[in-house]
Amino acid sequence: MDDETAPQKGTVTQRAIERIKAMIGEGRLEPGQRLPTERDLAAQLGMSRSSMREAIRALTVLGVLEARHGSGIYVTQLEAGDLLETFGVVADLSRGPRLVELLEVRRVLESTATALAAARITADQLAEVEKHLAAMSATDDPEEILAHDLAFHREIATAAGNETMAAILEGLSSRTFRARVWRGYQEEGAFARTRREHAAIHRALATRDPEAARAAAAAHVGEVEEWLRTQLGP
Amino acid sequence: MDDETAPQKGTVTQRAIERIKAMIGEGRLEPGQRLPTERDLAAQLGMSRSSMREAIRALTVLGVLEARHGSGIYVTQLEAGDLLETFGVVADLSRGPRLVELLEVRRVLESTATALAAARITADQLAEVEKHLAAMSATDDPEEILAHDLAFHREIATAAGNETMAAILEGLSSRTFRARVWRGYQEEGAFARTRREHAAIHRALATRDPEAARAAAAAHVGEVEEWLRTQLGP
DNA sequence: TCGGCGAGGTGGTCGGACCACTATGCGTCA
DNA sequence: TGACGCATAGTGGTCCGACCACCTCGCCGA
Repeated sequence: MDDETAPQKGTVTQRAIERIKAMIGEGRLEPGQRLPTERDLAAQLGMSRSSMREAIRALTVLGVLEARHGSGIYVTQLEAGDLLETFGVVADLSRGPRLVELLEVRRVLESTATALAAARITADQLAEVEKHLAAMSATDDPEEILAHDLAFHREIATAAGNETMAAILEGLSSRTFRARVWRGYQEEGAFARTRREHAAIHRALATRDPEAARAAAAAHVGEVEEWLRTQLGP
Repeated sequence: MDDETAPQKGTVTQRAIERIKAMIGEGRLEPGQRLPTERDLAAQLGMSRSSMREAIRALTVLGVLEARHGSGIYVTQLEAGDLLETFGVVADLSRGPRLVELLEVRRVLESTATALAAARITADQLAEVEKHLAAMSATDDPEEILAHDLAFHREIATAAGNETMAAILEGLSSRTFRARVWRGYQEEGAFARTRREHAAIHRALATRDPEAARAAAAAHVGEVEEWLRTQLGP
């Protein structure tokens, strides 16, 4: 029969998710725009409010929609940060060999981003990088060091001018991920080495040397990567 | 008061999501393991089944959980493919400048993956690559060409030995994404050029030349990237 | 004119009911 | 004795109706 009015593909909720995604993809829903109410949406697609709520919740965690209590449901700006926030979940839940793979991806992207940053970074951004570099050496509080370490790399990724790449790197360096690696890494006394590597990255940025920046960033991440690799295999 | 029995952070559903994620992160829930029923879970966390269902649905679309009708809820294998499936959503919903950024990310990762593949690819895998290369030139059906194009790159990404990287590339090359770019790209008559680029990639793989492979892959993606860039700017 | 307050509308939560599907075990049949 | 098939209990999927917490906006009064 091929009754197009009732595709009947999978669950009702899944269908709702696809429909809303399609509406956005086709441009019928613009970023920032407000959607009809849950009750109306459910009625339009011929389903219960419960099922529609599950669909909305799903798209909310994906960073596509945003629900404001008492106000309505809105399409996010669909920027890299919104959509790639879920990338952090991957890092949080990965273990063993997958962590090494993630670090390998990060090494590739981080070295490229750092190289791009060397060519494009502004004086203000460079000053910001220096600030975090100094702050990292000025304290012994691991919590604070980690915060400045993350900010150091985030500033560089931003300076590279590719928001999407920066968002992915942000996810790959999520708090839990870094903290977990740090805990064991510091015990090996490889603390001074990290400081030296950061200094090398900064030097390359200051001299606007993309190749040196790429090498320094790759070595920095690769250092952790290699250590983690030895911790797993015999 | 700081009553630790009622954190009251955000919505009930959001709390449930965090709790379940934490259980998996702490290893209290192993991959493949079956969870209690929705009704039991809701009772354990002191909430209604509706709210718990929304949390489960959210974790399902993230690729963390898998619900089997009539059987139960299970933790996925938490492999790269499971978790990074949502990456395709980003590509599907991105427009304008963000598409260029995504292609830039893909260029970086694809060139690295291709270089790695040149060093690690097996005879069987190389034969598979050749099969798709030949099939691509043997037909005029755009649909079929696209399918073999995707398979061509997927085979190479797999041969690189980094499942995580392969999964990300899979998401970046999702059907909709490629189809959208193709539509306009083909009109420019840049069809033979694509075939030549694919042949160059294959040649580099066959001769186990990582540097040539990296260059060929970067040029291949960069080609589309450049074209897309001109379509946007003035 | 401006401020505050109230009503209506919105998402958030809850409980219960029923349906669709799966899995298991028991009984039956060859 | 064995395997097959069916009944059944248990699971996720859907729907409904109600109520709550919160936001918005317009009305009313100072």
